[in-house]
Amino acid sequence: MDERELLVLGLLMAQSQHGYQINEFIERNLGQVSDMKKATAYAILKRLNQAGCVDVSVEQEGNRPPRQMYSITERGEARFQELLRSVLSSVENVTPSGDIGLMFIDHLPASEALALLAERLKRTEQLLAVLGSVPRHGHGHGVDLSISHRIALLQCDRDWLKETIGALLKSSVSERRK
Amino acid sequence: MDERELLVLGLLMAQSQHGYQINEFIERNLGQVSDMKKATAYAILKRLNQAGCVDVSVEQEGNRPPRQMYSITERGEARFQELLRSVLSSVENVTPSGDIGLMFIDHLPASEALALLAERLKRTEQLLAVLGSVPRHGHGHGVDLSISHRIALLQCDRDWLKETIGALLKSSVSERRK
DNA sequence: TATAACATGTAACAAGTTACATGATTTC
DNA sequence: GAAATCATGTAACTTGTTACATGTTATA
Repeated sequence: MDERELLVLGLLMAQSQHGYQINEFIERNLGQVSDMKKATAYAILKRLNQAGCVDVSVEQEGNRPPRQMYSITERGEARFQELLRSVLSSVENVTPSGDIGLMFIDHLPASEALALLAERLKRTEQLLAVLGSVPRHGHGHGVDLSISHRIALLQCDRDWLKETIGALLKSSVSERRK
Repeated sequence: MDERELLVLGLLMAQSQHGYQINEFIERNLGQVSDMKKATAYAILKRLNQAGCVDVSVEQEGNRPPRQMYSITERGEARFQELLRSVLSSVENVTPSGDIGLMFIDHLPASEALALLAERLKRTEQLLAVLGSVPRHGHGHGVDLSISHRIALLQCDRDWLKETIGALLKSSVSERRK
């Protein structure tokens, strides 16, 4: 929740925008970073406005649907700083949600467990390929940092999967020898 | 969502239990793996029962509050297998939520950014210490696998943070020299 | 005798998603 | 003239959390 608010505020820190622009940017450029949906963004803008963190002004060109321009206020900037500090220094302390399955892997025959982990490995490598080809800005700031972190984690996943598959393979072979 | 359901079904695969036992086990032994709350577990049990995935039978000893014993049904076992396969083979494709902050780190003075990342590093190392001392079963199965994955990811985080702090330090020094 | 542990659950709320509704303008 | 894009939003639903309500039994 904090992250979505931070994201909206962060985009408004760069420049005043209307809702459509913000959603557009998230969908087009931040698909790898956030999966926030339109309705959520609009709701957050409303909430932020009620809290005095953003100002709204209506603009209209000709007969087009009116655009609500959102600008961050001083209070909003303070909120942005606060969220940013908190998010940057904190660490999530629960297992990534996909990992519950690992606990129960023994309920499957070894061969199938191996096949599923292999599938996961394949998908991880595909994602890595996608992220590797995402355009970077090269100065190691902004979105780049976020992407580089994500890549590092996925590489770790890949290596861990390879190792785990290897270990499982060994133990299933020695099992069969008994 | 699927994960929570999988967790409950998985615990019932081991043995029939009543709700209190399940919650107890999650709180006591799986605190590092899941943060599911009591009300959620009870709600999931209800849902699973309505879907025909678990059977309920009421037991009463003396005057104590009655216990609802939950047992997994055949349909429930099928559901368990289905969820397990899907969860094991899939990969989340969005950045971990804490990472949005990285995108905006340039909005802070370099010195503060460094301090916040250092704090994050410290907390990561603390968590690693905790996880390292969690009791293991040693056979590389069950919860162990989940914990070992989590440890691998945290180690990756730690290394990435160290590297990133180093890089930021360098660039902030060269910045000052200009 | 107080309080911790046992045992179950509900009600109110918060956050987010899906799907829908509306209407103008541009492009094919 | 149909479809895509621009632009905004709401209503219903799902999931999950917090906080509360209830009552028993063992323990300090």
